Amino acid sequence: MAAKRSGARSKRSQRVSERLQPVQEPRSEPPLSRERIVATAVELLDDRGVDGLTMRGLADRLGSGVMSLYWHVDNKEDVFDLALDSVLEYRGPPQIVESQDWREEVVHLLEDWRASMLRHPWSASLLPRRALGPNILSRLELLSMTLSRAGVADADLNVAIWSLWNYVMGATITRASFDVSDDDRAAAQQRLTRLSERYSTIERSRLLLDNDWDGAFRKGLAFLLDGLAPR
Amino acid sequence: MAAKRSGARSKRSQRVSERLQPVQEPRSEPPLSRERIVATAVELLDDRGVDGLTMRGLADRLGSGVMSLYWHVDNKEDVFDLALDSVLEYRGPPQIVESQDWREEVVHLLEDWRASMLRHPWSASLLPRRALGPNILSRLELLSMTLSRAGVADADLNVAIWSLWNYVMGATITRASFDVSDDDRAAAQQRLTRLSERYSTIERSRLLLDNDWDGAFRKGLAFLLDGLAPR
DNA sequence: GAGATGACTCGTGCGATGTACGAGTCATCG
DNA sequence: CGATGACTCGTACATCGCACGAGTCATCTC
Repeated sequence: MAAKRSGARSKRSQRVSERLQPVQEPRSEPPLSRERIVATAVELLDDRGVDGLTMRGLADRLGSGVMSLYWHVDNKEDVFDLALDSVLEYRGPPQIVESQDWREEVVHLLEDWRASMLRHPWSASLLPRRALGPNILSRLELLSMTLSRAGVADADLNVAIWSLWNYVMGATITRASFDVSDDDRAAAQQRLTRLSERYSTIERSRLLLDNDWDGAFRKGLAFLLDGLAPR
Repeated sequence: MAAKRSGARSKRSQRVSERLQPVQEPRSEPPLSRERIVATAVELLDDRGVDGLTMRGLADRLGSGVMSLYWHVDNKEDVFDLALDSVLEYRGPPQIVESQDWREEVVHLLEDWRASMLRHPWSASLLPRRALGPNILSRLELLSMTLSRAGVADADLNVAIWSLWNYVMGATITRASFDVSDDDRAAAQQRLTRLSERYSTIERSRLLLDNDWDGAFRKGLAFLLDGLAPR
């Protein structure tokens, strides 16, 4: 019987190149592959959100049977893990100016991180409960190196990294979830107004209506960096 | 036919007090109520996590039929919303010393927030996608007032609040998810070691093994507060 | 060639889930 | 006494993840 790939992911042999030209029914879909599955899962997640991803729906969109997916993928959780990491690849800072000051590099890395997740809002709610894939680790490594080269003491390095991570995660997750429910936010602010004696301060500052997310993110990040490495 | 409560939650009439003593079968459970449902949902979430909460399981634990729940509650999402907010009530700072300096008040509020969520780890992964209940809003109001009284300019208030929110949410969510998967974390660090040429910096600082979550939270928060309101 | 191997696909079927529907119970009121 | 309305609950259904095992086909071994 088929030996079904074990926990350690063994890629299928790349005999694809040696395949004869697919004379049979050239209109049929290309063969399944982990990459194609992941890419399609990302599409589907973008279209329909976390709850919209079902193995049946994924198979439909791939033109395959449901159970074929399980050859390439362990289970549905695996699909989430792979989709998440695939969306978080980092291409590095713009190379126009090579060695800028470290603050700009950190800001770029983190703003890009946030942007990548907001491009796929499901990723924000997914990241917290999932494993750290290679792309995520690469980003952490790069961040770590930059901070270290910037002179952050080794003893403070972990605190600094986690602080930035926390800030970015919180900001992104919050933004992504509020973005989905713009109406809810207005409704919430209205509820506030109705109860204005209990929530007068946040009602007055229109906390829930403030729409300058990008600006707030940048400003808050600047504050945090000021605290981490006073200029 | 029963008029099933509409969107606006109409509480059941509190005719409970006028009930005759429940002579019939004193061993049966007390009657269903929204409060009892929510409390039991919290128990069940604590025991079995987010995926462990099912309407059937909830009904079982309450000794009721499944569909009876739907009289008191709109749907499963509603249960999550209510459980989440019920867990985030804030009792205020220790009143031993009434008017401390504002930093201490803020730190206490936020550390308590984090602690409340970590006591119920499911709440961390739930908060991002759910509505803001009254308890959550109260906390925001109090935070806002404290910062305002501390002299934070109105123009910076929203940024300050969201920065702190982001930090706390990120820290708590991260902590809660890593806590669940302590082994995974060790495994991840081992993977790092195996690939140490690619991830040398975070491997060296043992980023994924650092266990002083509380200390890191406090230190990072101090950094952020330094940035927000330099002393 | 013949047969074995193993990569890959897929149909069927099971158990679990959220909840719509409508029928049931019972205290209260006019 | 009959009506009302608050509340309970059994049945039923569509949908889900996935276990199982049978099927296809290219390649390898002798």
